[in-house]
Amino acid sequence: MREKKRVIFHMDMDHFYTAVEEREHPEHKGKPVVVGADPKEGKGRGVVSTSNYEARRAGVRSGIPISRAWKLCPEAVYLPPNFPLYIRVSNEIMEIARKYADKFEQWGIDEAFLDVSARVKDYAEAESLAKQLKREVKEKENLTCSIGIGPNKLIAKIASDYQKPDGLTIVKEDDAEAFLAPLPVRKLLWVGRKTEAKLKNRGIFTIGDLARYDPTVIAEAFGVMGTQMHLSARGIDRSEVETRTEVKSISHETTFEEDTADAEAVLKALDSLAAEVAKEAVGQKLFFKAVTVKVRYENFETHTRSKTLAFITNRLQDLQKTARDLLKAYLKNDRKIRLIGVRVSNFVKGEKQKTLA
DNA sequence: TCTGGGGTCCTAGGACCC
DNA sequence: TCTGGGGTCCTAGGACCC
Repeated sequence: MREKKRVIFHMDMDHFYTAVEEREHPEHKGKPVVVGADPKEGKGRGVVSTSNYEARRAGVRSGIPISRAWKLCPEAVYLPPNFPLYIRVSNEIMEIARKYADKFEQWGIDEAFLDVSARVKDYAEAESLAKQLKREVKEKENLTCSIGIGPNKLIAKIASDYQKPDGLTIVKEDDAEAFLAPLPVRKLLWVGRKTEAKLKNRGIFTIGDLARYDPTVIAEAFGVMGTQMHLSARGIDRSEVETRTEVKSISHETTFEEDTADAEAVLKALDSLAAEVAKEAVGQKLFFKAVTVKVRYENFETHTRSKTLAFITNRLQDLQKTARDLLKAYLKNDRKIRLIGVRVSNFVKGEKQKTLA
């Protein structure tokens, strides 16, 4: 039995945060723009969230330390992230894109997968549908996006990244393996820095190298992930475009301006993180059972401790007390702390609190 | 280079139950 | 006395995504 061939879009907004900032502040257009941590004349902590293409030309890319960005491009416009704005714009864009698909899956704040199989009869129709979507986003939001079209999510995602900004790349099923083969293995979804390094050790650099490698050896070395990885390298991905359902956890974390061993200050920060988390849980009518606290020491060593409560709750007092108890173990030594975080999970949705026996 | 903050999913050992 | 097998839940850590 043959399934109908699928046609999947991956839409990716171009340098989303800085693009939105340029739209709202046209005076920045044409200059390098960086959204991220406060650079503090090169002494700031934190990283670059997004940089526009002018800044990228100077070497300023997402994820690099903001202090390094400052050295590379001191003349850039540095802006703090305005998440409420980005979320509002994102919601509008997703609303537009959703109409084009039978199945829709938002991926992060500025990307989405669309299953348009039932709406197009061939790739030519798919291309004009994608152009229409790009045009509507440009007209209504004055923002550009790049779209990849392929027989599955994996190919579509890699295709959208192939030509940027304002790109449109089509990779048909028969061309998929040849399209992927020369690309670095890191382009595959789920192959990050660590996996890339392990693959390099085996002499695997490109997706083609991986596709030719003995799948049983890969499966043995990487487990379930390895099996999926080898299929990916051959352009095979059966995962469905599916609507993300309920949220599984809510968390907040913060990095101190300076590392500190001051227990009072750390507990105060913990309380206010807990307050933000509880407020969101209440806002979403979610009751949680598990609480996790995260600590990162000055040497970047990171630990988590969690506790599953005997009851469900979304009361601030319960969260603060549990978080404080969990954090205590980390305050006994005098080590300087860089970051703390609070997370709640194991949700039960409901209108009123239920106590489990 | 000196490394944010929001998430999801997987693994592995141990407790505990039948 | 020394010993199953299956299942679920909890905890901690880690990889990866944007």
